[in-house]
Amino acid sequence: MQPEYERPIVTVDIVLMTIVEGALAVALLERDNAPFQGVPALIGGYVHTDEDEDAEAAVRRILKAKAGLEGLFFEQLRSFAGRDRDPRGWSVSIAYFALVPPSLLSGGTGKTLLLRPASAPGELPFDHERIVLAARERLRGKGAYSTIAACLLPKVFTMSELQGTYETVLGETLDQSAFRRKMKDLDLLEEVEGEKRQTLIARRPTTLYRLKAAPSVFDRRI
Amino acid sequence: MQPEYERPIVTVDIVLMTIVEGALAVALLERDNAPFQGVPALIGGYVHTDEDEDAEAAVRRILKAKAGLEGLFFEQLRSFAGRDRDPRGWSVSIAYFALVPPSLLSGGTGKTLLLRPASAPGELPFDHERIVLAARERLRGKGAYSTIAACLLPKVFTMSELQGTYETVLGETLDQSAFRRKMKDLDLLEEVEGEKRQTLIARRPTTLYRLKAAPSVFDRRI
DNA sequence: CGGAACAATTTGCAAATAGCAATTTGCAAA
DNA sequence: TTTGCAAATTGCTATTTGCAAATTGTTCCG
Repeated sequence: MQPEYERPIVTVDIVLMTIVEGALAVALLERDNAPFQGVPALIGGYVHTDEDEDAEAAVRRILKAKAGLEGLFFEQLRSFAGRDRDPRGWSVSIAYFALVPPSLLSGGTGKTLLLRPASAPGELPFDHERIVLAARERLRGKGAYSTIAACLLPKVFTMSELQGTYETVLGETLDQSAFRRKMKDLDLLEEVEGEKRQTLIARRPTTLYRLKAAPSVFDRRI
Repeated sequence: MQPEYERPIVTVDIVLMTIVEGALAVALLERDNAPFQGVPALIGGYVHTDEDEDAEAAVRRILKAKAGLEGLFFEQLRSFAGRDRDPRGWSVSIAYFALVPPSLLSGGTGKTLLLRPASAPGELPFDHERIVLAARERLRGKGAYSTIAACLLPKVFTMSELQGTYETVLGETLDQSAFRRKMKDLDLLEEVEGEKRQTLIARRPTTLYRLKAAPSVFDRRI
């Protein structure tokens, strides 16, 4: 028989990212409780073993309850676990990162999320700065090989918007013709008929696109 | 004040992989305790909050104690967390994958590890089959963009051995000249002078290489 | 009604890569 | 010497990128 060890605290923390003024931003929330009560931190909370079927369920519950958001793209980042990351004791944070289009945040549904530049979120409690860093690296690394960047846009978007999103995710500018060629070759997008974007000034009308399928990875670089 | 929720069980599980007869193999160990006592399962165990500084420390302790192995390459895979994966209750498994060269296993240091084909490890307890699957995908995905494949070889190896390892990791054959060119371009290897490999039959002597640095990622495909 | 403005899209190559196949090289057994 | 064999290199073609210049589709202006 195993001796019993003290069970760690288990929380879920979400690096919710969006784009603000052409740059990645993280959403923070002031903490309701001690420790660090009132301090902006990642959106997160205890796993509720009685109501959460699994960690993803906890993420959905927390995003809904604390940020008023549903249906977002999210995926597990990794876990951060150790004795010293939380003053309450040995703890595990199962970290997720989630993406939300700015348009969804501007709608009044959300709570008062603080948006901070992802590259400089300020001083954060626990090891949240490290978690944000890991999320940025993940997004950057995955950006070039998947369509997750599109999760930062509304369902329908223009090719330029998509390219711009990839550029802010990757942190580098991309060649326009190469980008379009590749997108065409990969055959991940489909044109959306009908509704054209209203333009203030006269210019050639944009064709609108949407992802053919849920976010997916491919093996050549964008 | 938060209500207290029952704390989940937290374990660490390690998908220890090696190469056997040109194919990836997972190392399993018969479980010492209930549940599933005596059944082969991933190498793992409870996090010991009193002695483990963090999850990596638990991994090192467990690899040492249960498999007699030290100094291996390992990295976190992801966590598997939920109510139904373990009959003891809501649980979190922080899963790691580790690589070991076959040469280290043949040495008598290790305990009696069962080596099963990674692609068909047989029926495993808990959600260990899923964890193995995730590890295979991770290794495969990362194989083409990093030098981790070299962790399945001794410190010094030939170009052919390295290519062979990449091939079993990636599950595809690679062009020899392209492989060597790329390896040369990436400048990750350095030649090892002196000791040439003994050959049974006469053939051109191989130059031996070793990694210049710890396993690292690069951004173009092998 | 013929520009003018301007982003959206295409085209056209040159440069860099990747994929294949054939050739050359070094060593020791026969 | 000759021969066998894998190591290592070359050559060449087919793709993929990277850049820059050229078209297009619209509406506003004069």
